[in-house]
Amino acid sequence: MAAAQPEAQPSSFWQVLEEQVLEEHPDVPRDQLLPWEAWERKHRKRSCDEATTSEPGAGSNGGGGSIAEPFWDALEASLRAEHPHLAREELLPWLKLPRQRRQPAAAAPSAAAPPPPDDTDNGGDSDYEAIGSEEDEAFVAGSSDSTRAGTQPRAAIVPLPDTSGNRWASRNKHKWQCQSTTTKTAPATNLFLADELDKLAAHYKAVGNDEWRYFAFSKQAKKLRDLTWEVTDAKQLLSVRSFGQKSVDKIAELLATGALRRLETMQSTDRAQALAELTKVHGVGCKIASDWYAKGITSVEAAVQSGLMTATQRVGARFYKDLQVRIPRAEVTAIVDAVRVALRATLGARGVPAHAIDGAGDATASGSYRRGKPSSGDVDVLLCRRDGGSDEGLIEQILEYMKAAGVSVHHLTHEEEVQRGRAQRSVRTATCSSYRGIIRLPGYELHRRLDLKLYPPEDFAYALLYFTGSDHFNRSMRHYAKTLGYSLSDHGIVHAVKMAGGKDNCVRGTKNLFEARTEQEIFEKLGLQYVEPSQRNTDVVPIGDAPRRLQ
DNA sequence: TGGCCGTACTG
DNA sequence: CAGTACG
DNA sequence: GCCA
Repeated sequence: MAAAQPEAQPSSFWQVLEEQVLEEHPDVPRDQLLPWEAWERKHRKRSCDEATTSEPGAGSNGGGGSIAEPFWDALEASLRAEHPHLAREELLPWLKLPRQRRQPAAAAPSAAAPPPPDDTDNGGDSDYEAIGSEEDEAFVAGSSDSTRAGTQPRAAIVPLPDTSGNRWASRNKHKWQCQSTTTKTAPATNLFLADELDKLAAHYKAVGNDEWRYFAFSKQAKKLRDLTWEVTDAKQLLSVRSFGQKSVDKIAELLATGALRRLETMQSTDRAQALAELTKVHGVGCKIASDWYAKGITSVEAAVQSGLMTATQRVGARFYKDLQVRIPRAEVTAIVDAVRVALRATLGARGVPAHAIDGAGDATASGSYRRGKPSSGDVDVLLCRRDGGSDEGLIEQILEYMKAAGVSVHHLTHEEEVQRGRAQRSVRTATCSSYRGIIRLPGYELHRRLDLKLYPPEDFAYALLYFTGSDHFNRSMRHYAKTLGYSLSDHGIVHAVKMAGGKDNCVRGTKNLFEARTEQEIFEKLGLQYVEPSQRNTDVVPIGDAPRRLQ
């Protein structure tokens, strides 16, 4: 890229990154490897390279023709069931792609795929179109009528692949804050204040040295966003938990002058700016960022060129721009559904008969999505196998399946090598696995963070509670449990004894004291009022006298 | 004044 | 182990 | 940073 420009650095960030990446993955099509090419075109000004190195790109990406078709069909059905009102193109953005797979396998690769007539963006951005050629007509015509007519999704539709995997979701839809389309809008003043406090928090987090200020400010910011009344006088906040005099003073300044002098000066230093940028890369925290800064590294570009990055960090760097963008709720739905469909297919491939697949496992949307947020920072899917079958390799298989169907997948955890070494030494990992990665569904512009967590059924309620969050809510609830002498985690409730001194001053039991079937039961056991997911942005509230013991 | 969540993965 | 990340 |  940037070939022609005389001013272009001989080795720009992206060039270096590109080299590293190409070297690391010689077998992956270029477009999949270099998503920023499209991103840059869209978000920066004119692209300097018009002559898209017309890629051969064709073929390569392993077959998958046979499984791709049912996958997308099922995904479409699943999405249609959840969004009956959406226009088809909106529901299935990948239909807009110039070419599709679903080739009858034998279909000739029909030579040089014509460069997508695509106007501007999204150009060669798909690893998907490379798979096949021709017959997107077949695809479109096959599963329904013409996309073109748009709007009318055609009467009969969807055999319905049954989304009951997501039991909770279906049952509680009406309770979701944003299923009612009307998103509660907080007073603008509060949002402004929250943003400023978040900046303060972000600063302390990036610079390090004071995680507790970070904790305090981010907690306050969250509370401000959730406040139902407008802050007109900073003193009002003195009566709100976790706001103290210092913060009230800051907020008073913000209300009066619209800015925080102290924040501005803190942010303006070179070091602060460098750390702020570096820590945006997944896998780079304040320590490593400080480390790099001490070595003279002040940008992601420099970090990449330094060769100091770990494998995970390199993946993070490749996509860190995409990952700054929040994910609209509808896209989260699509990704969760894709995972669910892949899970079902995987179970089927493992011998679970079709009629039993519903009960054999489920994929539940969690995180901010379950809390009803209109957009999310990432996608959290809680997986559970309930038929007693083995969990081993389930996550990997699901991802392989999606990959084969044309989804672009990049691992932050579970890199092949690491996987092996890991398998032998940890017993626990066999039954509880935690995956982090980056994926992009074909037709979507940006790559998104995907978190998968797999638990045995007996952990499900605790896991769901944990995975739904929010972070501050969890910490609050766990803190509260601790005051009762318990330790609450995503696996259960155990005894916790606080010892004097030292930092690791807490001794935990190992036996789960209470097998909860639902979240409600957990709240109840702890003497807490049940809180709907959409309300889990603030602290927990004990009701009456807290129980002394679990029975 | 000292505590501020509990866990999983990486290297 | 420290570091980073997850909610 | 806030709080017990």
